[in-house]
Amino acid sequence: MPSPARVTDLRKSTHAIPDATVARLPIYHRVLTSLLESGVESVSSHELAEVCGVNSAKLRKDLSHLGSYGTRGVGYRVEYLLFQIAREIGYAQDWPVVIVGVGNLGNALAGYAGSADRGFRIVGLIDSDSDLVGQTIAGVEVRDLVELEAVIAEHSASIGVIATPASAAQAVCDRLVASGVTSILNFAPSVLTVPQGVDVRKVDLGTELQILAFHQQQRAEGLRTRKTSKRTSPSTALENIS
Amino acid sequence: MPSPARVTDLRKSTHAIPDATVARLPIYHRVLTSLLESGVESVSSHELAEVCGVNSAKLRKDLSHLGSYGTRGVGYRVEYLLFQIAREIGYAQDWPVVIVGVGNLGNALAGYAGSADRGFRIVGLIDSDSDLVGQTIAGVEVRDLVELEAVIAEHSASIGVIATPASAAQAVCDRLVASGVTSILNFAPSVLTVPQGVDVRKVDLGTELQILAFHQQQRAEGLRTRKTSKRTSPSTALENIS
DNA sequence: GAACGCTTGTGAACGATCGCACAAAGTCTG
DNA sequence: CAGACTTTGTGCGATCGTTCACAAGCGTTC
Repeated sequence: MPSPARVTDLRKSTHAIPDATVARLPIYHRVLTSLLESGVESVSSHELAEVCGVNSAKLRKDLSHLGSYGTRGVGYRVEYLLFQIAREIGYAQDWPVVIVGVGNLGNALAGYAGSADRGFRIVGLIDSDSDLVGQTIAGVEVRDLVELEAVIAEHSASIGVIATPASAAQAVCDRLVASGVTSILNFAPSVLTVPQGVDVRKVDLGTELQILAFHQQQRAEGLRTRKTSKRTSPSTALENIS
Repeated sequence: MPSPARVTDLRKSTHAIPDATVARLPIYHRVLTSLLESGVESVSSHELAEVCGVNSAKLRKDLSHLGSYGTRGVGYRVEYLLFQIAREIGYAQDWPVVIVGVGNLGNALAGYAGSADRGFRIVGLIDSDSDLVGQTIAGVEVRDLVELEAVIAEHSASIGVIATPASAAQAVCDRLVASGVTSILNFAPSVLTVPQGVDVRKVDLGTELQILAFHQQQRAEGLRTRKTSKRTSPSTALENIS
């Protein structure tokens, strides 16, 4: 899993929010936003946990890392909790993001992060394809790969997204890092090597599919051996899923 | 993280491969494939771990779950190990996959899983946009949303990908499940509710970016407090990254 | 204002994962 | 063939994450 673990020991001494919790905060944020828009003013941990698809104890422990923002016997004020989570994850900070590689994937990303005001602003779309350079996508003009460093410097971008073919990923990564980018989201199916202090998260579509396929295969095997050998209550084969 | 934990207790009794290991097997597989193509015949756990970006002990423990396929004092035969991993994760099984939602993201996915023979075959592209229906993408004709059930039945697809807007995700999910799909990869930013026995993995681009932004913010705060208060050796601020 | 019901916040048990360190088991050399 | 060297496979402790279960605290009711 792409978890860079601690980023600084310094942070641990002050905040110390577990990585697993950080990974869930955006979900809570989205669900709470939706609740707020629906006019809901207060939620219990059970209700919120239900909608977020997590255990209520886990939810409470997650929130407790931010502070005591709930009221015993009542629940959480939606608006207040939303504000606290937003503050914690740096929402509405308008992080400048540079996307390298404007294929289908880069396009999808540009549309996603560019449209909704999710706290990000696409300040650069970079591609090496001369047919793409000059086009405007999601309100941003695509610039040539040679301008990568200039674009980053111009907007002081510290977050970069790599949506190039795997063959170009490491080279692009190196240039991003050299230009001062310290957080990278990598969609290319390749392992990136970065110096200490740079945070890389990997999203690999192929890997995700293969993990699903693995489980699927396990299930099939389980059913087969179940059928030919043991023979227990047939309905229990798929029941212990948690 | 989207980990559905155990799928069946049955599997645990026979194989028992930890989820964390399963998530890394596709990476090993890809790297080994690349090594094989480069003509490398043998690797040590240290070399392979280096390229895969993991600890060598972790790599060895992962592989030991599959069996004892290495040779002490020598390392692993690339071709043999590759074969064993492929067998374990169901590579070259040609899993039929249905993709719902043919926007930029669905397009990217279709191209990705459709082109390279990664063990998957796109058997259905589904969208509700009448402008898209009838077009051919990655060699597959886009069909209307109403034909979803028919397409799944036709190819006995058990893996479905949701690349629709969040508003449509749950409805599509329900129809997939009702049609017999038991593994779902969800790209929509919404929490899906599924019955027991169905495996859902979530990939959320927004969440990934927000996790990066969080770390970025932590780093900034760390540096700031470091500057104004404590004042230790300035170069150590970003060093403990692991 | 006391008693009751509800929900948070958290200590503690549990479970999974990680990484070290080393014995076991192989190759290679002389 | 013995001894040196290399690398795997794994037992074990440390760490991280999850879940249970309950005391503490808040509102409400009588």
